[in-house]
Amino acid sequence: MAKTAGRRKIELKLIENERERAVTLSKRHDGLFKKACELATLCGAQIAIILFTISGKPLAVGSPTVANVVDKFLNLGHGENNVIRATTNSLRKAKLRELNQEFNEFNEKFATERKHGQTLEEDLKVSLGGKTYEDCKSNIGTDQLLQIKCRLEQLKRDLQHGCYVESGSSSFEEDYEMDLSKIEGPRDYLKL
Amino acid sequence: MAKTAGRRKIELKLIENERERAVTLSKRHDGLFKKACELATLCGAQIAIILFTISGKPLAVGSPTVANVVDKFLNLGHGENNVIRATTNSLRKAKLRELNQEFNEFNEKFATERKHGQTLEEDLKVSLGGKTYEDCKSNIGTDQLLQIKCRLEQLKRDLQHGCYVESGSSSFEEDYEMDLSKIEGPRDYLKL
DNA sequence: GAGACTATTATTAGAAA
DNA sequence: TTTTCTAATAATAGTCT
Repeated sequence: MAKTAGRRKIELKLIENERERAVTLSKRHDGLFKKACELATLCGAQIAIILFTISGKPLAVGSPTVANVVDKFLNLGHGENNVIRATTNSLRKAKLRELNQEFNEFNEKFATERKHGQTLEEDLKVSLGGKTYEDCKSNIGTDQLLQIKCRLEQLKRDLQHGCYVESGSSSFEEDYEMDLSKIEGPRDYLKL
Repeated sequence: MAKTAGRRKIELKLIENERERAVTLSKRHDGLFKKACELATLCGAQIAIILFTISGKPLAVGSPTVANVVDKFLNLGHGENNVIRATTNSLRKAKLRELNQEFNEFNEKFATERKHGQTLEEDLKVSLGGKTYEDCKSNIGTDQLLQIKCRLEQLKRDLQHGCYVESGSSSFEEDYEMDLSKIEGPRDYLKL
């Protein structure tokens, strides 16, 4: 065995040679994670490192756990201290899309039903001491709709104000517009 | 100025002295983040570090961004490659709790209303060609309830199967039990 | 809190196993 | 992929400002 080379200074740019790059990754990955653990121990800090190799392989370490730290991180940004701003776009967007769709479908069905009921009511002319039969039946539905409307509006505001979503370009507006306009207040004869 | 001391080896345990701990944190924080950036550059890796000091101050760095890497990380765990499993417990739990509460309230109201309606119906004995008035009114509500039930059950399954939640100890069961039992199928006379 | 100093320890590039 | 070796380089504990 010849004398080994010892360390050289290296340029700070992507290592082109795949083999060499993999070795460097392996070594530095170990070093980095070790340093992180030391830091956590010495300073009582909570820390998480998430790393994706160039080939997409995930490596992560966390103290106490990755999930714990990430979770804590994601709950930031509600107050003023927006040092950082977190996102979990995909999942939330999906959930929001669902909520939105469900809401719109519900609302549409409800409108149809209400119209239908109204027609029936006129045909029947059923009346109970000043209240129509509708009063007794539609009340809960309308109530509920309005409540959902409020919640969705709140959610929308939160999302727009960047509590959760970062990814600039308020594409939220376009992609997930809620049909809030479809909700009408109670009709007169329902007098909520 | 006297000769300076130079580096000593230190024990790997929490540094008790606050001042000293803060200095160590500052220095090592710099070093760690620098190493992370180097690794990202040299190896073409994506990396995020999230750090909370013992006093709760958040420090983070990410390449290309923290949000980007965290987001990618959170979308893991859907398939087989559960090298890691991500969580964003709090927010999802909160959302779930809301959903659950809303659902239960709605369900309870609905049950009450239905009972009320049934009483009224009996009193009025209104009938339209085999269908009761109830048929026309409660249908949408029941339909909707069952749909919501399915969605909640699905959501519950997803959460239990660890797509989103890690934090062992299926505490989910205890904390966020949904009152699915409260939902009854349609009554006979509603014949859905 | 952040810098400067510097002796010392830790990491690691390169080559090879 | 990981590990060994060695010499060169980088990080940093302790101290002072």
